[in-house]
Amino acid sequence: MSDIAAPVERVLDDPCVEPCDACAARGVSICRVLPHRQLRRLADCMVEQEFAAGATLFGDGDPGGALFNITDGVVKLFKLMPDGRRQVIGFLFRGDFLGVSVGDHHTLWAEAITPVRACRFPRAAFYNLLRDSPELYEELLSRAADELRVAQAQMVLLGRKTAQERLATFLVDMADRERRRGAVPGLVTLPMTRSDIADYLGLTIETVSRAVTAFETAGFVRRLDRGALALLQPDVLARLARI
Amino acid sequence: MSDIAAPVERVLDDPCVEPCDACAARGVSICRVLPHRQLRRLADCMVEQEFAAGATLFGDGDPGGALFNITDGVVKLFKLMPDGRRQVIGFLFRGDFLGVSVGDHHTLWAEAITPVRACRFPRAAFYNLLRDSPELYEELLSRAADELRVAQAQMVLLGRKTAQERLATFLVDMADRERRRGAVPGLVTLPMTRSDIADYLGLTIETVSRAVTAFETAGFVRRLDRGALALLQPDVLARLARI
DNA sequence: CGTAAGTTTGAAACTAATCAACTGTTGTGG
DNA sequence: CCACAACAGTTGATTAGTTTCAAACTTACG
Repeated sequence: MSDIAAPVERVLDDPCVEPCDACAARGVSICRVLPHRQLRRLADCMVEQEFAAGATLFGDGDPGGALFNITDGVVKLFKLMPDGRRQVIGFLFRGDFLGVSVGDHHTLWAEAITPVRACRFPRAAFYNLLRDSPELYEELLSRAADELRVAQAQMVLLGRKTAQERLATFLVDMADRERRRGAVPGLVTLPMTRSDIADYLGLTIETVSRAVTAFETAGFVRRLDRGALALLQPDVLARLARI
Repeated sequence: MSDIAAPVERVLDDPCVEPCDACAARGVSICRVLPHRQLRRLADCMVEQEFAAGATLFGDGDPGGALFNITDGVVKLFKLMPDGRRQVIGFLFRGDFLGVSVGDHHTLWAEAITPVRACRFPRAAFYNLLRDSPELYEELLSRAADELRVAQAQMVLLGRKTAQERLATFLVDMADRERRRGAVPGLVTLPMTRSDIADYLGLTIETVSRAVTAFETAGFVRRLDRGALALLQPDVLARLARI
């Protein structure tokens, strides 16, 4: 341990902060707003957790005892109707916080699409910290507002857009989020299945597939391996998405 | 002034609180959590405002300078697509707060359906008060969480439910909210037009009308005057709504 | 009372869903 | 390493539910 370059007093004072320093999601997560001391408190009460692809983070009806910050991988949120119909509410990526809308009990399912790493916070401890940290409160409220605006846009999509407009919106949005996470522009990875996409867009897998084919035929996109897509005419897709 | 029954020192100390004391929405609004001193600060920076039916509270793109607390009447929130397609995001009643999702600019339209009374707060002043009032912050975050859960339920409706399930969900929900506001149970007033309902449910007015007729034929509802409906079999409607 | 707006009803058209078959991909065990 | 199974995705034909178009009807209001 003595040959580690880190300053000794730092190691002594807050050993628990160390994992956060190496965290790839640090700069885009809620914790970015926390001063040193508060970050340490947060790190003290959290557990780093890994989920295999397909694993459930929590289910509808589970006690809402845990909140998550996604540090790697992709999570889908969805609701199930009693007869099995499914609505995917959203996809979470590195830096996304899962817990703003959590009450006493969870009201939806959270499932890992890829292998996922996440920081898990007990709700009570998190809300205690919240009470002493106006920065975190502000960040959380701001994220809640963002989520609400996204939800409102999704209502327009689900209520009023055609199948092709829905897909275009989805692709442009995904490309945007990937770009912001530092990926190659114009490339969409699509780690989720067609079924997930369909349930997100309020369509069937067949309709999604046909819309992709239509876009490919029109020269708007090109299929790549592993389900990824190249957006050849992002401006056209963006126009389709908004109108 | 001397013949008013109110204690003199109260009149002297916080004259601005007086209007809130008479407010019908006091017990169900965000301000209910505020201690006396903070309520006075809020009242000091607010303006009571009235809107005629059809009037616009704010529009998409307007600077988000003002937040509202609805004290009477009904407001609809909606988004417009460039070609005129419309999605109604929600309806607001007495006690509902309009501003959680407001950023620098508004991203939707807010329009009075009936004559509306509202408290209007400048955003800056409101956020200043927020900084000193953890109770208000908590209330606001809690409302944001509620709104998000409602939005998620609406995504299920728009993405996966049939026309009749959508209408049933809407009617049950409206009846619930009216009941909570102290109205006659089993009665839905429906102050909004069929067009508003259709745009809220992602349907056309014709489909809404047909669904109402189907429910009437089945004996689930009865049409009353002024567009109001009696829910004759609320349990059946509730089952239709959830499934 | 007459007009305009809102609502209901009917018929035809259309989008997306369903049903079905086929193709491609991934992962596993012989 | 290949064969095979299981799963994911595409394509085609048909159907169903909702929209669109059109007209009649009702309600609210000056």
